Amino acid sequence: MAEHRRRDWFAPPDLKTATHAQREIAETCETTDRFGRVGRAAGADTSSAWRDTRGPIHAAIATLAWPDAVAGEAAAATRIPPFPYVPGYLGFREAPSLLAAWDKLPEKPDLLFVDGQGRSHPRRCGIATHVGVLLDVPTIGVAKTLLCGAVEGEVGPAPGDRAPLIDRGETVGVALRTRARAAPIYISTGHRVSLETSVEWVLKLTDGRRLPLPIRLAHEAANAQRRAMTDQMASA
DNA sequence: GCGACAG
DNA sequence: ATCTTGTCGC
Repeated sequence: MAEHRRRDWFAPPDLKTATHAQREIAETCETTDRFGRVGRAAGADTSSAWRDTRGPIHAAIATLAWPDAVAGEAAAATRIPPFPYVPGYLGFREAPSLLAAWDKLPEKPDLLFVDGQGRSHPRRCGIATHVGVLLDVPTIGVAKTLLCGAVEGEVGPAPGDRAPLIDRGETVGVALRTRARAAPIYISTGHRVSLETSVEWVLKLTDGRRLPLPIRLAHEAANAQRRAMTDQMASA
């Protein structure tokens, strides 16, 4: 159903129409569980040149067989973003690259971990929600820092400890301790996965590290893509 | 008006 | 978002 609107939501010409598109996407987003058995999870992340705000964006989606927890296929793609980085509009920068990588995957994941916010966004449309709705795929937002809102209370010191993330009176995410003595990460619903289920899945795939495995795999794959592209440039 | 601001 | 070496602690 997102198909005919995909064009409108993909790359708006300016931030004003982008803002309008985000409100529509946020309305379409589902915050309750709607997915089947997960035989394959995946992580999505991007990489770009240091301090280069308008250069190409290299994206990767790395899959992970589940419950085997063995790394599977990964796909990568590179695209030029429509506009420079502006906080709150990350989705429009990274979605083209991420969707291109998604299309290259021979077998699609059942659950996608996205590096960034989901509903914990000023207009409830972080990148995890954005790509989740565009693809109509279950997504979980995994952010390393906060974009909006505030943590209610303190996050305990033990892995699994958590505290709600509140923005304008609404619970939009969870601050989650995934590793002792490491800063918490911020989990939020992307699309078709409830907040509670999102936290469960993150903890399930976080083997003693701060970030869940799919995100780490995607990070590596995106970096590899960037290096491959820059090497290719040098030899031409 | 001012500050804050994912990746 | 990325760079780089060492250092500290489990």
